[in-house]
Amino acid sequence: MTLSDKNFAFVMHCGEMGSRWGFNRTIGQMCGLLIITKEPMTANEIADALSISRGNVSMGIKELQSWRLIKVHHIPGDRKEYYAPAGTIWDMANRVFEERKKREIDPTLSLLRDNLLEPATNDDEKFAQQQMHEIHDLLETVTKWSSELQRLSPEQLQSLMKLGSGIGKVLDFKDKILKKP
Amino acid sequence: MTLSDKNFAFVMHCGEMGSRWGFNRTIGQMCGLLIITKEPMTANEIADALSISRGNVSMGIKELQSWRLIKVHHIPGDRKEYYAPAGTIWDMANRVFEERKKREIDPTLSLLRDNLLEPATNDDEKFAQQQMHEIHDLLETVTKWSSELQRLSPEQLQSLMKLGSGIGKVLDFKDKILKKP
DNA sequence: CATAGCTTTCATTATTTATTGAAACTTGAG
DNA sequence: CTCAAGTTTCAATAAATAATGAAAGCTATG
Repeated sequence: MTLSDKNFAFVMHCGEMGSRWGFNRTIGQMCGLLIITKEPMTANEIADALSISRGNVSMGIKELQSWRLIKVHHIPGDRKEYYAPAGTIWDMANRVFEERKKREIDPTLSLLRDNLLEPATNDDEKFAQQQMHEIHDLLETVTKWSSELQRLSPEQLQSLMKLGSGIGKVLDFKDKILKKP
Repeated sequence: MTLSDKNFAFVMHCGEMGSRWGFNRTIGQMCGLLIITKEPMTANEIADALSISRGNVSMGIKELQSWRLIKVHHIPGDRKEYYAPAGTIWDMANRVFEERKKREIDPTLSLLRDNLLEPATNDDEKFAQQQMHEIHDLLETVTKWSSELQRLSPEQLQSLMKLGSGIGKVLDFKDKILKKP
């Protein structure tokens, strides 16, 4: 099966963006390819479509699974594994978001926590700790906020985002609202 | 000037995280170093503190300036340039966020827009376009939302984030609120 | 307008990251 | 148990990215 020009362009774009989204070129391409392909694909089909080695596909699959972005399908009487996206676009975006938080924020939060437990021993350390404290608080707020957002239903989340400029107005009323039982 | 062990550990951590945050090791270190150092630093001081070449520092400064994360200070009677963070921790986080949106989302949004203008010419393209449409809508919602958030004052934003689980309750009331004049 | 003091550039080199493909491994069917 | 169809691993290699440092470029001052 060979991709149309437009679809090929999309897949290549995903490749170019791959490293910015947190993986590498090949894995970006694989992800894009699986998203725009209706039927689940075998590893060999992926390798052919992208002109990359079978081994590389195997690595990529492992990585995409670690991000929980793809799932395996089986066809009765066929020993091959077929791969497909592990959910809706929305699900996938959430997974990427979550996974990146884990890689980009959590380790720093943990380092900062440890650092702030020990008392500063001189002025340089005192100033540094103030700064680290600010970073810590910021990251913690973001973390808490993002886990609140995850807790909302997709509908609530959509509704919140669609609020747009209404958000300011809503905020003005929050105190009143939160006092009600 | 030499860093204490704790401060050094923080700077090295910033280096390790650098590439996950969107730059590279050295630039991560430079950023961390400038944040925890009270006084603005010269390029040579930075090179010494991190044991890297003067040329590398120059590159890093250029890059950090393109992210608008640092600014230049001058001391009367001194021809050297002194560098310091270009704002509060909060400001810097915002800048990184904005810049990353520009690099990670905007190009894809643009590609998708172009692609969706042309009609699909067969079933594969039709399916692909449905998927791209979903991605497009998701990215557009996120983009609009993030620009709304940027429009809020830091205080409002803090207050929104601190809402935490209250957000669900507030959402339930939004329809009532938005009807009021 | 010459130069000292500083910054930037960029070709070269070093380091890191990704890819290949052959060999090893796994597994279901006969 | 054996084989064939498939998958994974990993040492070797290729490609991409980052760092160095010498040379070129600026610019404030005498």
